[in-house]
Amino acid sequence: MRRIIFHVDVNSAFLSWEAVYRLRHLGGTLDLRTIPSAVGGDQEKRHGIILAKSIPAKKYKVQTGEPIVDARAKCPQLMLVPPNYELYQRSSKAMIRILSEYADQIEKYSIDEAFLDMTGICQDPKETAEKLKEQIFRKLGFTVNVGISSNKLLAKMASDFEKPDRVHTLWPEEIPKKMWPLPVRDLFLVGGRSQKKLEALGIFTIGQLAKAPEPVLYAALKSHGLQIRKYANGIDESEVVTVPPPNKGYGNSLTTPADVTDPETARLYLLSLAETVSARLRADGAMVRTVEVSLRDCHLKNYHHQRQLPAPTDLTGEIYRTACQCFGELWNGVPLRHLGIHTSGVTRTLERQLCMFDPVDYEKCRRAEAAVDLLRKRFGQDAVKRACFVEAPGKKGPFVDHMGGGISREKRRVDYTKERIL
DNA sequence: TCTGGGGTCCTAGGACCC
DNA sequence: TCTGGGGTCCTAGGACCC
Repeated sequence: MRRIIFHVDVNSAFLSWEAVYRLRHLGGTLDLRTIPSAVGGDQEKRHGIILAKSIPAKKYKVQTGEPIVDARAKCPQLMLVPPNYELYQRSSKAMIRILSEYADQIEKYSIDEAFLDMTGICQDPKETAEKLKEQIFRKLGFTVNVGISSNKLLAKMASDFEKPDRVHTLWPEEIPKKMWPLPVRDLFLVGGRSQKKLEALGIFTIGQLAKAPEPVLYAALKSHGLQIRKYANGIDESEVVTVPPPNKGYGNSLTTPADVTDPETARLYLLSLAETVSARLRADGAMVRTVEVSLRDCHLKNYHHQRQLPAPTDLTGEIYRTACQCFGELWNGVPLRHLGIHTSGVTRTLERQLCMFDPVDYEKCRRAEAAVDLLRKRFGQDAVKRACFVEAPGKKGPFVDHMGGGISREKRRVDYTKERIL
């Protein structure tokens, strides 16, 4: 039996959500979607890239991910608004709730995309998709595209056709007419690098890729070449996965407001990142065996270095110390603009093998960190801070947020009645 | 005061083992 | 004195996604 898969994609998600919020909750009259506008990071914090743009801004060739200065050069009247990730999470959840009325099998693919397996529960897919799309607009105020096909790949390709507020089908028999004429870059998993390699082979359209000899693609792109050739032929057997697979790694990173030139400040940032990463590990009941430090220097060159632990851990201290070792072996002294800690080699057995090299009483540390986690859960993230992060009068900077990385948290007001020093 | 932050998967070379 | 052939693990780097 032919499956029926929907892919639902919010049009200019972050920007649409901002637009709706301003109209419905702030009483604004200007609809950001109707003018050249974008959601962008804070340039002063060196987060100055475009996160989402309106359709009018797109006409000026403003691109997601590009520096705000470049976008402004193309479109001087571009209206910029700062991101509000909590709003996006709420908007996303509200949409998923509506989607749940249409299907049991829902895969939340990202904050603004979802797959629905409609097989056997929908007589007229186009009509159902129209109804779903209208319901989202009526209740939530933003538009979506819905792609319909018999597998996830084709449904996703279909939702990318003409925007906004449209339903498209891309059934297998429609592939030659609707998909093959498109530039090869439009195919899922064909990025800039693959595009270049393919064009060097004389492959410019998805149709040409579909018919290219496999050995030629393998020679140029290895297994990835065979994968995208399958996609070009509309082949994808993957299921709609309702339960998200467990993380294979946990990482956090941040761009610093100013270049870091001394190891003490760098280590303060590493400690704040170790706090964030290890808190996430403990919250998920995960332990890791590999710790990696990544750096981006002021010339935008990236480096990383990793190290194995003798036993899996979820302790802030162990992750921090390992990160410091990596950092010491990696950093060449060039000023840094970005630091990250990434962990992998995840195990989810909560029992830890006692290790003869354990530098500290593991169980004692565990209990201390569990207590801190509990306090932070109950009284807020800032209820407990290490002394080195506390901004005391007369203390010299730089002041580093004690939980580093993640999507930018609202800068909280410091409430000293709740502060505790660890 | 130009370029975020969170992920996944693949490849290749070297070390090491039998 | 021509130096196999599997296998796994570790590390660095690359590519792609939202």
